[in-house]
Amino acid sequence: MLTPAIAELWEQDAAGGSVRQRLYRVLRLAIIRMQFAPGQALSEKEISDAFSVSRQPVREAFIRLSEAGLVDVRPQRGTYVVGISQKSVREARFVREAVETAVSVSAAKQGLTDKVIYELRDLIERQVRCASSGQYDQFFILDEDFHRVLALGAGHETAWRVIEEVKAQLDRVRYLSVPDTTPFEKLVQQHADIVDAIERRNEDEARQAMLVHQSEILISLPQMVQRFSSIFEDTHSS
Amino acid sequence: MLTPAIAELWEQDAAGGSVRQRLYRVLRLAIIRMQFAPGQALSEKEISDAFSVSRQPVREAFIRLSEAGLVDVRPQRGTYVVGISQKSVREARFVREAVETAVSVSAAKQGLTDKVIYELRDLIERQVRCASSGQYDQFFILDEDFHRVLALGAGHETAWRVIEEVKAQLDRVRYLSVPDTTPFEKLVQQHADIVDAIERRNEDEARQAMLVHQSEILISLPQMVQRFSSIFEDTHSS
DNA sequence: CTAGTATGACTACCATACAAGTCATATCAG
DNA sequence: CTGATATGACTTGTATGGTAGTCATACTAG
Repeated sequence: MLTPAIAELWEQDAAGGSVRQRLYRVLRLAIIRMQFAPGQALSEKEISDAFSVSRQPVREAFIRLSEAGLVDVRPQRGTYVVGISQKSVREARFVREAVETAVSVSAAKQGLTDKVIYELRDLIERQVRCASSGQYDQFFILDEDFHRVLALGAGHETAWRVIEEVKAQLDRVRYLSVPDTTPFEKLVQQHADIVDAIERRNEDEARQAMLVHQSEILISLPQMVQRFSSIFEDTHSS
Repeated sequence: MLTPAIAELWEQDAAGGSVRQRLYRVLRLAIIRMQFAPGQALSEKEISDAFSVSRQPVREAFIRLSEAGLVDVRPQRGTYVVGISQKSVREARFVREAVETAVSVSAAKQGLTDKVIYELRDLIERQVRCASSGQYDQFFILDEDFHRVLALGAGHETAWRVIEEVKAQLDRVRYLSVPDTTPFEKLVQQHADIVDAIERRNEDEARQAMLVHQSEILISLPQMVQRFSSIFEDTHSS
């Protein structure tokens, strides 16, 4: 059950670090990009055979994935890709909003170096070009870059690690359907608003701008649930 | 290098779940309670011999600990307990403040069930008794219970998991010196203030009450750094 | 036909062996 | 005495065998 797309991920991966780390990166991406369906059973042996490695690093990658909330390891039963639910999406969004707004406020409070501001502006410019040419995958990468540069630029490495973890849950929904999500132009404008507020050192505006940005997914979520009711585990109004 | 205190942790552990999970719980507690000194070298073989288990579950527990930011696994070199620094404490506190205040606001916004409110009040009462009798260890447990019941009561399981992770970094500092931290009576009063604000459904007061509570460690931190300058990796004014 | 049971093909978990890299120390050449 | 080098005792990483548990299926007793 190894699609060519997944094999490609394995080949293209930089092979940095141990086999376990490489497996984790690849499997994580495969789950986020819906190459593995929610609820699908994985197996140490199956994966190890597919990638020609032993079961042990696969097992360790599974454990790491289970801690990231992407798979569910049931002893003596099997390992399953966790389902997507409105609850899980809302919970991940809740945590991300809390941390990202705090980062935004902190950045406005302490200020960012010219170098970081330049990087953020540059990323926004490239996002504009992506939006007009409709390069979805590239836009997602640049979006992640933006939030990472902002968090690390403000000196919040731990915060970024947390954001990265919960973000995986949200990205999975994003990959479900690009058209149903917010238009890229709107997202780019929100990025610009955030940087503007931070550069003006206005904490309240920085919080508000990030709050608006993080709330976008709440708007598109109901449509997604309707369109993909088969994917979402809880198809009922909350 | 296995102290009796650590062996006791191993014996007292409920032995629930796999060997790996049991090892993780015990080693995590041992690090938080400073049974393992910051910078100390651990070793898969040493631990496995000490607890009469094989290297594999120990190794997996190490990986989990490294993801929690408690140890640093350097391939082919060794595994070391990570040091304590002002930066790491401030970063962990930053994330915890962001998430806990969001939880507090959310609880005030949506309201809590009578059952949860009762549980919180009960925990506060027991904390009062602990404070007067000076039962340090028990107070720490009840404090963690309070924050867990609050987060889970508000339906934020993912948020609690994040809090639990970053809290470990902060607890390590707490265990350094109980007297230097905020008096228990003051902490209990802050807990009561939080519940009061939530029960009144006042979001702003709930945020403010949690903010004050989460800022306490910032007050005691400078004293801690002075008293334990040998423990902190960065002994210089920030 | 139904209920209970044995069977076999899975699963993750743990133990053990081997491989590969690091580093302190001892040894030896100059 | 000094410095380069080989050695051996470590370390974590990977591979593989065996154990115990789960579960669907087929079979058997009633």
